[in-house]
Amino acid sequence: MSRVDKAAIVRAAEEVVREKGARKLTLDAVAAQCGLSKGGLIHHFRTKQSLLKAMLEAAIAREDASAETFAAAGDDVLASRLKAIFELMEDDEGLPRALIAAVAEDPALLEPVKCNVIEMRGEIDGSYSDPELAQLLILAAQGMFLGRVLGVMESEDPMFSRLRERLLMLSAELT
Amino acid sequence: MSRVDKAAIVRAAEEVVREKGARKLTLDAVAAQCGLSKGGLIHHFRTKQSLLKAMLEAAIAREDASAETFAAAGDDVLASRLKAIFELMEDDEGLPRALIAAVAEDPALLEPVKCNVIEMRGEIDGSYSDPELAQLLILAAQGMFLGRVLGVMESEDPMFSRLRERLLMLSAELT
DNA sequence: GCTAAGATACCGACCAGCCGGTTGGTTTGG
DNA sequence: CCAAACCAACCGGCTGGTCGGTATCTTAGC
Repeated sequence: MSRVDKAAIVRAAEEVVREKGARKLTLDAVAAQCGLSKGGLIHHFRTKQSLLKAMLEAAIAREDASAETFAAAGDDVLASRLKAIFELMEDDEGLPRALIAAVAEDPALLEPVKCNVIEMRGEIDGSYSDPELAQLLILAAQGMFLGRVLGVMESEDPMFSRLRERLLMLSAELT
Repeated sequence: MSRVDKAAIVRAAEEVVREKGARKLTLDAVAAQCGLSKGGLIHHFRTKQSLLKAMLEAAIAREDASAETFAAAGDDVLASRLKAIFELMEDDEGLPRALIAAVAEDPALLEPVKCNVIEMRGEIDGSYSDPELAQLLILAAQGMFLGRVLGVMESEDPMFSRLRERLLMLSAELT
């Protein structure tokens, strides 16, 4: 069938963004990263936009799956969402990088991200007696995410884990 | 002396990013926006990077000045920082756009932003009995900022102002 | 089980447009 | 007259996407 599949290409693209930066996310670079010619790459993704879209969708899917896992293990909505965001920050592949690339390229690509955030917001809004505070906890986690993307926040920083624990504690009090 | 000054060029650049997106922030576009030839523009900013740097510095200066104003009016460190972030979100010129452009172009340009965030963190860390919670409030505000940049958060949204008020309330309890 | 035919995966040379930056000149203010 | 401000044509490299072709697989019919 195919020696490389779309998922492998998306991983290669993430790798390129991580190594060279969003501006260097070029079709040639991605092709080279996954041992393909540009023609071969274009065969799978007809335009660069479609590749970016796939990157974002893959990242979102990963985050959703992660939250799902925590939920299945007994965490409530808020806690599982928080943990999912933290997990996303730990392995610095995927969404952060894809996000940067997408924003740089074309804001319209953010639509799926936007949908995801709104969905999450709705999920939480109905489930807690103090939905505003719940939202703020999520926002704080996303703020940490931003810090991570900008390179301000190190996940090895002791402050990082302290804030993480604190957020989880606060979420537990909310139930 | 000069018919256009650097500040005017920076404003023009912000305008371009807002209208056309970060990827379209081109020297020609900026030049056209402020009624200058590319040569004339290059005369003021020898490279595109230096223009981006100026954009970021201008934005940071605006935010600092804003916080300063609130502090002078009697707000404590945390409250004035929070209010400054909110003010930054209201008029959607400047930092958000510059930030996007910079990240797209070259992560190294984020250094001043990074410094600013770290400085703010230090400022707050020493001033409150529960510094972690104070940090979380700042992070929540920054999370809202991220939402704004991604187009998820509308400043007209009633939820927005509710969260805003709530954050300020929480900060008041911290003193 | 073999083969012809069609589809799918892939290659690599090529192109056209864009964009940052250069250069050599002209205008303008002092 | 000088320096700073500005212009406009130009260049060279990069990059997204095209194109015509080859290799590898799938499938139908015998």
